[in-house]
Amino acid sequence: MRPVTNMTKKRRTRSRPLPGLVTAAQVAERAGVSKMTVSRVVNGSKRVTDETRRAVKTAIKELGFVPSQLARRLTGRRLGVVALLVPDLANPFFTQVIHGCEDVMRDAGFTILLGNSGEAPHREKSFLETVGALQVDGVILGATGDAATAAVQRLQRAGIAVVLIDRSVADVDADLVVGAAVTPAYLLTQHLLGHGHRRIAMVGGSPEASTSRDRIRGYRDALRDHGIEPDERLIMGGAFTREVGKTTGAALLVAPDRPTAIVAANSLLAFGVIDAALDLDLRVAKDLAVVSFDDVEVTAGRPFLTCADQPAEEVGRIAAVRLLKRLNGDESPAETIVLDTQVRIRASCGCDPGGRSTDPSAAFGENPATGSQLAGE
Amino acid sequence: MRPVTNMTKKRRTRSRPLPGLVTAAQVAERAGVSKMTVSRVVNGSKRVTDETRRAVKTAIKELGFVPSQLARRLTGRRLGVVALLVPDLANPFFTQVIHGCEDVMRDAGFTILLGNSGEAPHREKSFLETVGALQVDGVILGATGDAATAAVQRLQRAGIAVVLIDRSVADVDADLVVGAAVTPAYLLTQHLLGHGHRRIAMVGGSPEASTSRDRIRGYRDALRDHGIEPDERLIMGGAFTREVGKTTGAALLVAPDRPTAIVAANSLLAFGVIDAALDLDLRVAKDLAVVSFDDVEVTAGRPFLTCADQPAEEVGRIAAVRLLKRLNGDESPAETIVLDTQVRIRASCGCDPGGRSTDPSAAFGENPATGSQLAGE
DNA sequence: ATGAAAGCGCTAACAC
DNA sequence: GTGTTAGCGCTTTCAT
Repeated sequence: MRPVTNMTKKRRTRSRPLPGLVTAAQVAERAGVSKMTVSRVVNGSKRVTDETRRAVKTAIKELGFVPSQLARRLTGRRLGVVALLVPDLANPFFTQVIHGCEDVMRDAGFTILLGNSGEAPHREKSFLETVGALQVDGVILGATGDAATAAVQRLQRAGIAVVLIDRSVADVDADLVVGAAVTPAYLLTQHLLGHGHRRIAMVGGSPEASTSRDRIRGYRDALRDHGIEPDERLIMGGAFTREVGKTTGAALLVAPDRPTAIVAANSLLAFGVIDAALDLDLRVAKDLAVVSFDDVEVTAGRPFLTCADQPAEEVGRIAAVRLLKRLNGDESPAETIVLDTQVRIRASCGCDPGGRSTDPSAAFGENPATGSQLAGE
Repeated sequence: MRPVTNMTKKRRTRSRPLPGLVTAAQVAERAGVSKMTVSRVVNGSKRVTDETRRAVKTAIKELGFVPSQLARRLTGRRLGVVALLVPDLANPFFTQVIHGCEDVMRDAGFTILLGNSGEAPHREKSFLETVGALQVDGVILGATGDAATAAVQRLQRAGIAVVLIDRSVADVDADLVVGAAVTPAYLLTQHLLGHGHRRIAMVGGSPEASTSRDRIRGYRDALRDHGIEPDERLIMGGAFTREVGKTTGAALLVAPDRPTAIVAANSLLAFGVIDAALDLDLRVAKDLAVVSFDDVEVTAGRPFLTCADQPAEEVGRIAAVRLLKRLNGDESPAETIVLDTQVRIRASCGCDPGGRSTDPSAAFGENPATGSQLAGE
């Protein structure tokens, strides 16, 4: 190797280019123009001759050139990507939220990168850091709880717009889109009181989640307003999962003075509670009233669960619209948007509005013999 | 320590830096070192004094510096991100696959970016292009079908590793991880034949999907091997959704010579079929046998559906492991890995293994009166 | 209308 | 051990 003067422009490769990557320079060479012109064509600048434009476009097609969004973003442009982190992908509520977000974002030309924290704060933190380091344009966050504070603040400081959904985060100044929680919980509880129940338990979900706290508050308020002092032993916490619903449900139901009704903070918990009731040969609606948040069609058959139905897709849509506004420079103060939550009275609370549309058990061709045989075992 | 010439280094800002972004240069200045040293500390190089390292780390903490993965990737390093695209987030099978992937990828230090194509080829294409332009390190793809060919080939040409799950893609040379399809479908059908059924329909899902085609093949083979020529009118296609299950199920069941048993290509379709049966006052298991792919616990109560249970999480895990191997330079020929699929005989096929653990209807405290009243309406 | 140079934030290679 | 230089692929500014 001999020391040569800088005759040749390109001497050594300092950085490793990705093999096989087609760059604007290659397109430029092929089209006989400069990188700049390629950039102009890609970005639809007017200041290019039709002829040149055609030539460049041809070269782009032939080489299969896709502009590196990385490099693009590095120069201050948008990535065209927003991240959406939810605490539990297996929770149908969030699946619907995702749907709503996707609809809006897709129409706006953004790609959504989904993340699942699985209710684990450290995974949440890791995801938020990753998308921050990726410099996505914005983040929609269904937080695990207040543990997200630092990570969210860092994102905001880095100029990344954040919109919260479903749960608030302490000390974070950001838009928040949620379904109503306190009032529906109140109404649900009140409905059970109307049925004559006096020992009503609450399976409340994760105390970290603001939604959980709000729902428990509504439940408490309703009891107090009807002259019943909430019994703390009847208020259970835990993750928003079917398993937790089952274990806490079981714990409640084996007690000598077991509750005659249970309010579940979400549908997964409700199903777990029902699992537990079954194990104890309790009949839902008759021996144990169950009401819940979130309306989820998971049973084969007809809707059965009396519930507070949050407008999940709407939550996603509105959050997305909000984020788009922020991305377009809206600097108005952060708002909390509370969406109306519909209470749907069905059969699981002990009501029987009549008609066949209330009981999912009918789905399986239950006949009296089998029914009692199985239930009585 | 402050040469005057430095002052003039920065004259104009050509590109717009992201406001609020902390860069390595800032950290360097604060720690009184060069960018390079910061880079070394961040990447854990040995060639740094403990003292310097401490100083830099302090500065990083104080400023809240997070290295831009974008810029990093641009220099040829890894992004630490892989994309996972599934055709339907609402399908519990894929939720479980995601879980499996996440476990493995997280342990390997990668973040997963999820995408949902919703079975729409154009959304699939758009997502693959986006993650390609983002230059993620790898992609795990549950394709919508052969429409993905071009996009996948482009990714591979750009040096991005691709592993397919659940469905093959025409003309793509990549690892594929799937659950067995033909044999389980055969066994499921055979089981129904054993019950004496002769008119067995297939609600087969999307013909675009290789899994769908395989499952239909197993069904056909079983019929033929038992001397029954498949009746094409009994083989229905459509998306893998509950809605499609319901409409096609209804179409099949209103026919004068309706089938007495139905094989559903996945659990969503099975639930739709059950919905349809209910509408027609048919009792599942008794009036209509239903078997299905995928074992999903969505009913409140006990497992009821006779099904072919694919090891969903395992599919995700193995695909992830495979991808990691590729990322680490494994160039061995692409393989197709077929995982064993377990057939679980339960009650919906007409079997009653005995005990209460077979019928979910028991969950709702069915009593004879209510049961017949509702079912008879 | 098109191009050259500079710079985004980072790291590989090469000094010292 | 640490700093300097060049360059990743793109876009902005300024010149032609």
